[in-house]
Formats: sequence, C-alpha cells, structure tokens
Amino acid sequence: MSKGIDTKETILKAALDLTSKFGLESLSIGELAKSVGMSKSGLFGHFKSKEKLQIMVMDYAAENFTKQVILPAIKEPRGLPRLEGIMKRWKVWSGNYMAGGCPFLSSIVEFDDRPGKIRDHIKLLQGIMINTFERSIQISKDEGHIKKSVNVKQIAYEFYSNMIGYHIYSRLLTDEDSSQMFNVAYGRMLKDMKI
Amino acid sequence: MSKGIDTKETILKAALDLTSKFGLESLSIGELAKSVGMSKSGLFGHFKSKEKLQIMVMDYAAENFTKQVILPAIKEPRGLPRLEGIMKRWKVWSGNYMAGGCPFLSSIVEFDDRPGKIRDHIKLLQGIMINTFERSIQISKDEGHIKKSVNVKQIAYEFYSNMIGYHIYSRLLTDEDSSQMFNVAYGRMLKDMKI
DNA sequence: GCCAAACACGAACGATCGTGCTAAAATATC
DNA sequence: GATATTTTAGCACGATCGTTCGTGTTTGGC
Repeated sequence: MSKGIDTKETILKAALDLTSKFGLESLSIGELAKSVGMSKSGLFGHFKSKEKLQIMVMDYAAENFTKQVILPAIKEPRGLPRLEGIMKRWKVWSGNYMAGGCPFLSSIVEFDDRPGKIRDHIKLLQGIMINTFERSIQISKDEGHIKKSVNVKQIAYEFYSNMIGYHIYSRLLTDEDSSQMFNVAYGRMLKDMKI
Repeated sequence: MSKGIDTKETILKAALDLTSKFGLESLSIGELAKSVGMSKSGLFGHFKSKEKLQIMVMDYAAENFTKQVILPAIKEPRGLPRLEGIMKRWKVWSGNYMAGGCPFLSSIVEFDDRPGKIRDHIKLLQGIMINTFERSIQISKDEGHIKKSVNVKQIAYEFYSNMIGYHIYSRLLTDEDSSQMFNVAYGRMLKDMKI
C-alpha cells in the first residue's frame, strides 16, 4: 500500500520537471511515462484522467514552494526579516531550482483564458500564495517595521510584478543585468516603506 | 495574385486570436482551418510548415502592436508625452484588444525554455519592442523631462514588470483593483523620475 | 503461505496532429 | 476568351494523443 504513493511521487516529480520546461498543457502522458520508464497505461492508472494529473502536478508544485520558500522563512523573526526571507528564497526558487523556470507562471499564462477546473485550481493556489505573502507584509506593519501608511495589497502587487519581470528578463531575454535590476527595484520598494 | 495574401491575412488574424487564447503551441492547423472555414491542406499551402506559421503569427502580432501602440504615440510630442502615450496604449492593447490577453506574454513563457527558431524570433521581437521603449525613455531624458540620474534600462524594466504584473492580476486573478494598483505603481515611478 | 487488493503491462480504440501528394477550381495575365 | 498560375480540396500517411480493457504480476494483511 506504500509502493503506490512512492511511484506517484516519482511521477509527479518528473511531471513537474516537464511542466516547468514545456508547460502544463504540453505535458503528455506518453512522454511522461517514457521519462520515468513505465508504461503509459500503468502510469495513467495512478491518475484517472489527464486533468487530475495536471491538478496534482500543480499541488505538488505548491507543496514544493511551501517547503522551499515559506517554511524556512517562517523560522525567521516575525515582520520584515521574514518578509525578506520569503523574497530571497522566492527569487532563488523561481530562478534556479526548477529545470525550466517557475511552473506556476507558465501555467497561469496558459490557462488564464481557459475556464475550467484547472484554471480554477491555479487561481486558488496562486490566491493562497499571494495571501500568505500579503499576511507577512501585514505582520511587518503590525510589528512596526514598515510605515503604517503602506497599502499591503499594493506592495504585494509590486513585489509580485518585480518577481515576474525578473523572471522573464532573465529567462527569455537572458539579460545579464536582470538580477541587478530586480535588486534595485526591490531595494527602492523596501526603502520607501521602511520606517 | 492578390487573393492569396488576402486569405493569408484572414488566416493570420484568426490565428492570432486563437494564439492569444490558447498559446502559440496549442495553435493547431486543423482547428485554425475550421475557424476560417477552409480545408486543412488548403490552409497549410500558405505556410510551408507549422513553424513558419507560428513565426508569421508572431510577426503579425508585432505589426499589430506597432500599429495600435507605437505609431499613434509617435504623433505625440517627443519626450514624456510620447512615453506616456505608449504606456497608455500598451495597457489598453494588452488588456482589451486581444481576445485572450497579450499574445506575446503567453508565447514568451511557453518558449523561454525551448531553444529553436521560434524562441529566437520571439526574443528578437521582444528585444526590438523593449528597445523602442528604452529609446523613448532616453528621449525624455534628452528633452529634459526626466532626471539625468535615471537609469534608462532600469526604468524600462520596471515599467515592463508593472505591465506584466497588471496583466496577470487582471487576467488570472481577475482582481478588480488591478488597474488601480497598476496606476499607483506607475504614478510613483513617474513622480520619482520627473524633474 | 493464502487471499485479496493494488499495481503494471500490452494492445487497441477513435481522434487529432503535421505534412505530403494529386487533381479540380478559381484567379490573373495576355 | 484562352492560357498559365495560383489557390483550394480530398485523401492518405505515420505518429501521437488520452483513454479503456483484460490480463498478468507484485504487494500487504492475516
């Protein structure tokens, strides 16, 4: 009864890898089966449809993000240190950890115009993520680390935009200054809201 | 000898529509043929391969962007007015004009990890676009509308990031504050660099 | 070690993919 | 209006898609 979830984990790991490279829609069951060395139908049995596989891949990615970014950051002191911890690890995660860039970004862009369960699920996960992010900004405010005048949602939006801009500049445009530009923008945002 | 390019235009228009909805890779020749009411092979004859079709779609999108965003803005006075004209139209273009959001963003994210002609072409087009954008910032500087201390490339990066963040917030998350947050971020950037 | 459940496989399905052929229909040139 | 060229359709191809089915093989609980 444990063999199943082991191989499932293996499959999801490979699937996430392919997804980060080629997107969630291009993820094909045949190709995935080949990459983990098992039969198409054998793999298919673990997920009862492609749609469920795709959703599980997204959940797996979210779990991964939580483990790599959120949990380590929570160990840091409340407020600004924790917020900065999230940002730091987030940047590393989206840039280096995945084989082909942030799996969420590609999925978001792929499915933002296709109503359905997958879109809903991505929206849900992304909403949770942004919410977590906003909460850590709010805590920084409560702790008196940043100005009372800052709009939490606005700051989250701007941090998020900067992260995505960095991702695209570094991934597609392979601009060597992208990391530097990210830091400059990020630094100014921090400076503006710090007390 | 003119019927050909007419239908080609019709096909590309439909193709761009599908691309903006489903991405460049999901664009299938059979589906595209169905949507314009002609046979698969008849349509295929206009482009000698799918890859060439995809590249032409991107060129068509770029041409569209130039017509809708760049050319009208060029009629405005040099410097800041022109820069603001680009931003204003860009936002409208990416948000409302296309059936399914910016066709570039989806293509960028889809192909940023797939080396090949398509990736190269997208990179080229996006590079030209950002370059045009940077030049208009530089002109604003030369005209004395913005501070001499501003880093042109940095500003372009931040404007770009804001645009993409807005796009995702409004498209996937369907956040009703997204336009407002875009404006706040944009306004602060303008204010910081204005003389 | 037995039995039941879980797991994996190979084959096959209908559908669709991109891409060639060939021939008919439509169009442009004179 | 005849001719040459372009444009379109029909058909077929090998491949791959997601999915189903039946059959073994492996595994966990007793």
